[in-house]
Amino acid sequence: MSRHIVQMETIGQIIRNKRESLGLLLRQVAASLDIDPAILSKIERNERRPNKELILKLSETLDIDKEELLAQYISDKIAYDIADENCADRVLKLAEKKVQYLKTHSVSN
Amino acid sequence: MSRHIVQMETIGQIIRNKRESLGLLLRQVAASLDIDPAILSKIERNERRPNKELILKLSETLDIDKEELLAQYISDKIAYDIADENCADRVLKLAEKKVQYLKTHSVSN
DNA sequence: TTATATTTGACAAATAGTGTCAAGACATAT
DNA sequence: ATATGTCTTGACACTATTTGTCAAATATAA
Repeated sequence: MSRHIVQMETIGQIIRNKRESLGLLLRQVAASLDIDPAILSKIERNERRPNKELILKLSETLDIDKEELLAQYISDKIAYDIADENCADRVLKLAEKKVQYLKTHSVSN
Repeated sequence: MSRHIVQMETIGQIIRNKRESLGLLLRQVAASLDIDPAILSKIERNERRPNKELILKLSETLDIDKEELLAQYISDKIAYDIADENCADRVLKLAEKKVQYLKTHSVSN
């Protein structure tokens, strides 16, 4: 079984690449997001994790597909949670089942 | 495609079932875990989430398979993270890739 | 140099997690 | 009824983590 991992683009890289391709400065994007440029700088270098609200704003400001960026964001968090576990596969299988369960048994309160 | 979801046992239920099947009181188990019985009560009713250290202690005290309980614990956290997302499947696929990536590119600092 | 952009670190503020405790609820026995 | 034992509930404090602010340091370009 051959494994092809070319490169794993981090969420910070995705954001920085898009910002630079649009020719925008940190302070310009930061102003649009209503945050300090220092925070955005750290996010782009993966020194700080963006929260969900920021992800949504970023997808709008930088015209990145919202679902794409959200998926990156959440999977990042998950990978971080289970990175040091030796039962990651099992955990993900279980999580899948639980998500299915929560979907079909969605509580509406 | 038929789907069979009998019942999804929560981590709290697992713990309470095991404790009761052993005929132990909250205060007995709590003493062994070195926590207040109130905390254990809340954990068993899924009102409070146990941390990893407690999971390990619980698996010993109640003789529950450590890997099993850990997997339940982490998958709970993950399911909670992505429960309200409509791209849960995509996220889990991505997370799987990232975990693989982190495993094969483990940083040692 | 000067000007602009980014990075870095120290710190404060806000939020979330955790532990402690006592009163309330509930069942059972006397 | 009271007494006893177990469990539950909520208020509160303490700690840790996350998030935000700011200014100094660094880098880059003209």
